[in-house]
Amino acid sequence: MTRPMTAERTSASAGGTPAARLITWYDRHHRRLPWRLAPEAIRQGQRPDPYAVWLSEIMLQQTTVGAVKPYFDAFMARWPTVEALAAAETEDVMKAWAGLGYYSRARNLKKCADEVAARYGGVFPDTEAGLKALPGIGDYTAAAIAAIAFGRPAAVVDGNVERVVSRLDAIETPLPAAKPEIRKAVAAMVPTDRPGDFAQAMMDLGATICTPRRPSCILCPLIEDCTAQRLGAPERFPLKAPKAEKPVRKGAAFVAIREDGAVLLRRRPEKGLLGGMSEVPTSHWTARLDGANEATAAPFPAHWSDSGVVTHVFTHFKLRLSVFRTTVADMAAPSGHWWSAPTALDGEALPTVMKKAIEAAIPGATKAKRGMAGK
DNA sequence: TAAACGTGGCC
DNA sequence: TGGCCAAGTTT
Repeated sequence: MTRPMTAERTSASAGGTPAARLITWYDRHHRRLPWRLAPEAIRQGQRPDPYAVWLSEIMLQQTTVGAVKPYFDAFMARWPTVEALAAAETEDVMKAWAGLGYYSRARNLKKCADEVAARYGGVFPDTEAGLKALPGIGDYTAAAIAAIAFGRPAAVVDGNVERVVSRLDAIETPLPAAKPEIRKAVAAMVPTDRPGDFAQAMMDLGATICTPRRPSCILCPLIEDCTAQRLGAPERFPLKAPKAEKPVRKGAAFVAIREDGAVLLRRRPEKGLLGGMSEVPTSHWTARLDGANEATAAPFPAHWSDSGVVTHVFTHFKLRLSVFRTTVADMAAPSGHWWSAPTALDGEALPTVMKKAIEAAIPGATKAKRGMAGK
C-alpha cells in the first residue's frame, strides 16, 4: 500500500527545495535573451561564451533588458571577441555606448578587455575573486559571471534577488542595510547543480512575477515559501531607506551652426559626469544662472538667439539647460573643439542630454526626443 | 558610508 | 507629471 502523496509532491512545480521548484519553473518559463543559452543546452553541459556573459552583465547594470538588447547586438556584431574589443579605439567604444548611460561602464569595459587580452591571453578568470579584480566588475557582476559562465555556486544578488528574498523572508530591515542578510539567505539557497540557471531564474522571477508593483503571486512557484505572501502584503517588501531630494541645476548650452550645417562640439573631461563623452559648449551648471555666466560661457562672441529650455533628469540632480544658437560663416573651430557634419552627428559620442540640446536648436538634427519645457 | 554616476519606461 | 524603478561600481 502506498502512502498518500502530499499536495507538494503532486504539484506541477513540485520539488524538494525552493531552489528546485524555481528551476522547474525556469525550465518552462525562462526568458529568451540574446546573451543566454537555453536551459536545454545547459542541462547538456554546455556553457555560454564568457565574453557575451560579461558584456551583457556590464550593460545590464542599472539598465533594463529592453534598452540593452540593441546595444548588445551591435557590440557583438562589431567586436565578437574580447581581443577584438581590446584592439578597438576607446573613442569608438564610447560612440557605440552613447545613449546607454553610466559612461564609466564603457571606459571600464575597454580597460577590462585590455587587461583580459594582455594579462590573461583573452581568457576571462573563472573565479569570483579573479573576476572582481577587473575594472567595472563588482560583487554582483563577479558572482553572475562565475555562476552563469563557469558554473560556480556563487550568491548572485541584484535588485531582483533583493526583492524576491526580502519577500520570501519578510525582511523588515530596509535596504541597503539588509544586503548582508539577503546575501546570506541566497548563499543558503544556491544549488550545486545549475547555479547559473538558478541565478537567472531568481532574476527572471523578480522581473516577470515578483515585480515591484502588483506581483503575480498566483503564478509564483515559490508562493508556499513566501512569508510576505502569507502576511498578505508582498508589495510592502523590500523596505527602503528614504531617498534624498534632487536639487535643480541650471546652465546654458551653445549650438553653433556653420553654413553647411556642421555643429561645434568638444570633449568632456575623462572623469566625472558624462566623462569622456562629447558635448556642445555649455556654461558651468550651477544652482542659479545669470546673464554674465551665459555671456562668458559662449565659445565665441556672436548673436546667440534663444532656442528654449531643455530639461534632463540625472540620478542625483535635475538640469534645466537654456539653449542658444547662432549661425556662422566658415570659421576655424576654437582650440579643443571640432565641427561635426550633419551626417556625422549621430555617430558622435553624444549623451542624450546633448542630443536634446541640439534638437532644441536644430529640430530633426538627431534622433533624440525633444524633451522641451516651456521657456 | 554615502555620494556620484544616465536613461527611458511606467503609472 | 513627477516619482519610482532597472542584471551596480567606484571613490
